[in-house]
Amino acid sequence: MKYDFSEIEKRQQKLWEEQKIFRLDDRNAKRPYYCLEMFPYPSGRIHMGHVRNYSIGDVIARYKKMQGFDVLHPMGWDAFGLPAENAAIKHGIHPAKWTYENIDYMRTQLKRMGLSYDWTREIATCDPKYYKWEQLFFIQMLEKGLVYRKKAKVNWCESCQTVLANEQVEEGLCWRCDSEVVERELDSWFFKITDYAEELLSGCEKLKGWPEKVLTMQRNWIGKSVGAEIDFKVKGKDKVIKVFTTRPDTLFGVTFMSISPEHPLAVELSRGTSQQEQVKAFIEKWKSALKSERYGQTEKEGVFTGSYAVHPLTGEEVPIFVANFVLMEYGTGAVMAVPAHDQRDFEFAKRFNLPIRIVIMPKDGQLHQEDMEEAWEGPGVLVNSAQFSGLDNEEAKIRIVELLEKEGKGQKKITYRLRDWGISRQRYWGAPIPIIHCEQCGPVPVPKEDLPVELPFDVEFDPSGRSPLPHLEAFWKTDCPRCGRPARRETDTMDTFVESSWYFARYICADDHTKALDRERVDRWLPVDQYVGGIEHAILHLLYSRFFTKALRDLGYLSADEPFDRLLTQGMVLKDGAKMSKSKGNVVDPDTMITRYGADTVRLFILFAAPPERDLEWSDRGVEGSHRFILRLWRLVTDNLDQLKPASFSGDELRSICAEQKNLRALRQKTHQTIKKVTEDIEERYHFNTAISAVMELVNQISSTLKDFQGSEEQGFWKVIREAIEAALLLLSPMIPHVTSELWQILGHKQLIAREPWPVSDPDAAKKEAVLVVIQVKGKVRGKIEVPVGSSKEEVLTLAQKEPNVSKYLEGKEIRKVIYVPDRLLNIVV
RNA sequence: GCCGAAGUGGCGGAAUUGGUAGACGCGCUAGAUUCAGGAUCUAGUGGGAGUUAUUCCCGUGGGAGUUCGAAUCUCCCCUUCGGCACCA
Repeated sequence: MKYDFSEIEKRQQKLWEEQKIFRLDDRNAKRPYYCLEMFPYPSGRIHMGHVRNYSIGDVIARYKKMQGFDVLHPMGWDAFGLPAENAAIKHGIHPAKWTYENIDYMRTQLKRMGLSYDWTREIATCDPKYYKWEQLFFIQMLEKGLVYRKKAKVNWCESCQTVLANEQVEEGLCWRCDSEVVERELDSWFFKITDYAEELLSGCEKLKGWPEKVLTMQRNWIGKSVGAEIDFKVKGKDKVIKVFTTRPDTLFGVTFMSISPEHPLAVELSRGTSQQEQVKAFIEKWKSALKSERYGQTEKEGVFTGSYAVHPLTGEEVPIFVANFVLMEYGTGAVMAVPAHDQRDFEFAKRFNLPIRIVIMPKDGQLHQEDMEEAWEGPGVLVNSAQFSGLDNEEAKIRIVELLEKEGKGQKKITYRLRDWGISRQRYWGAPIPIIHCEQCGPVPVPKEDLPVELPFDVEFDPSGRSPLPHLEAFWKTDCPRCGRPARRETDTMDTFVESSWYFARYICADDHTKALDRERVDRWLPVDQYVGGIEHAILHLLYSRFFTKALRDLGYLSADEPFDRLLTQGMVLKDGAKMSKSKGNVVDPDTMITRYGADTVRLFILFAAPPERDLEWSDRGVEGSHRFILRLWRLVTDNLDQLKPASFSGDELRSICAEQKNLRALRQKTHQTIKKVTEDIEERYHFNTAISAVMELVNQISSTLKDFQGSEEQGFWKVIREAIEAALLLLSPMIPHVTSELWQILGHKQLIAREPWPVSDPDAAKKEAVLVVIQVKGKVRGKIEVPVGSSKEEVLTLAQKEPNVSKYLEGKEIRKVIYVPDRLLNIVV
């Protein structure tokens, strides 16, 4: 019988569809398990990264189903975004047409892979039936104070003609097109993610099933700093400059102050002083520098403002500088400078010849102002700090802030690096922001009964990339819902990350178009038990989804605190050591591979070549190896079908057969050891590569046993073989579902293999009778002897001493110590 | 600079708790078989030495240490990758 994978895969997929085996009745689920992979952007074709992502998720989903869980395993499309619009401009295709055609094509591709999705739950985020709810959330979040509008400096990408979130700017460049990001003042809508900064941070502790790497990245991104805000008066002016510091213990070491070139007082402080022109010039120069040029520039530059700040405790006057390294976005845009204990201040002080005053003395060793080469940022005891001298610096932090609070000159303060999430995008292909701007009433939310605000279809695309919406009167011209006067509809659309921040909840009740989320249904399934996706979303998507889940919880839509209980971040698929990309010309097309070898082979290779979290090197030879293995499996069944078919078995039968025949006992032992090993590898570690190699070993042993018993017609023998083969098929069925399903039928089973329960290892059958114990002398291997399981130290030692190669090393020496690891190793120390 | 991960044959990788390093697969070598096949089967395959069926030495990026015993634990160093990057 020929292994015609193309026919087999088509036939099996048709069977699964006809029998609706992956359709889930979520309301009647007794053991819910939600397995989810990150949904794709419908770019046109799936790539190997998708194949890997969805193969991994499919193994988990199918495995859990066989374990008896009711598995929710949906798929959909992250369908808004720039490429659709670019295609429209370039090829004159409407973004909607482009997107839906891509979806149709990619759906076919995914179906060819034989993935166990419940396709009835499919969603596309560009569907008004989807984004309608998102617009509703926006309005409700606005009512709750979680959405606000402000004129803000935004990151603007000229090439993409849109605003980017902080998270989408990488080293001053656009994350998508790598072109220079410039600053612009724009009225924009923001989600108040900072309201959840503390919960997003502390929640990391509870995410036990997330990779530590991702949690670290999230923590760094949130960037919590505990410290104090301290008020410095400006000498001779009725002004106060607030600074933020994490080191209030160094307050007595302040010898100057630095403020950002963007600080509102920067120009004012120099007004009327001799420094006025210099300050102006400095700020101009700084502003004209490109954002990417500012990155990596560590040279400290600055200019004296001509003004002085008054130290809140000593009354000392210290000069105020405008300095290039002070960020306006963080803290207050002004810092108290303590050159002795902050490296940046130290460098600045050296450059401008400013005094360095030591106020923290390290426990061992002395610091001397004259010969310091770098700042001392470590702990120590306070010196030169009035009544606080002699205190440990951690203690001093508390005491000094207490005093400042008492005198009304400062207070404890916690600062986060996390910024609010700007979501306004000046693009067409996104969900419209449901707002109407009225000259009288200001921005007014679209009445809920008028939702969705649908994206108009008939638009002209501007080759520059500018959104057509502001020029489309039919879209923007409207009346104010509050006062009825003529008004203008908001023409910005939402960041596409908004759609992907809650899609996992929508799948659960995708059939219900009367409400956004059915709380009862959603609560049964969230959080997602297992989420699988690429590491590139470690910050953006995952942080936004966590925020959205908390916001939706607080709006009463659901109860979960976190969206994803366990997270598996798969590595990249590489070719020749580099990520596959068109420009490098090292792309391997999944379709080509599936046509050539079948979906099972491609799935098997990609699961076998590396553990999921590691990068995977694509190898054409490796694919052939995987194909050969499936062929071997195929022949193992089909070449022996006459004997295998009638060889139905029961556990009791097998036990009595194996009691008499040692070789068969060994095979059955291997069968049950393999079941145990594969179950553990999948359940505990998701190490499919070792799970597959374990089944390969089993298959190898089946083959060699067959050879040993060549031509045997004995019934008992074939029963043991059949048990082993069936175990191999069941264990492999989540990974190579088509061929195992076909072989299962060929063996005469009426029920589809996907409906079979996962095999259970019989501990008695798996138990070894004898083990190979390694004999070491002084830690060096000198022999191996076979002993019955559970042999005592003495028994093994007696046998070991009889081994010629062991006794050779013991001769004339005194045994000092014998270490015995039961059933593994005996080490004789002489 | 800081944080994190990793470094094992010609290659992908295994060794789950400190206990036979190199499972499984690729590749390679030799032989068999068929040459229509991306074939199949058998044996071998870390390096070195040897009295070549049973042996010894070396070997998990480098160096030290703990231990009867270290790829695994500790310290120092090197390399690669990823993240953050003047965060006060």
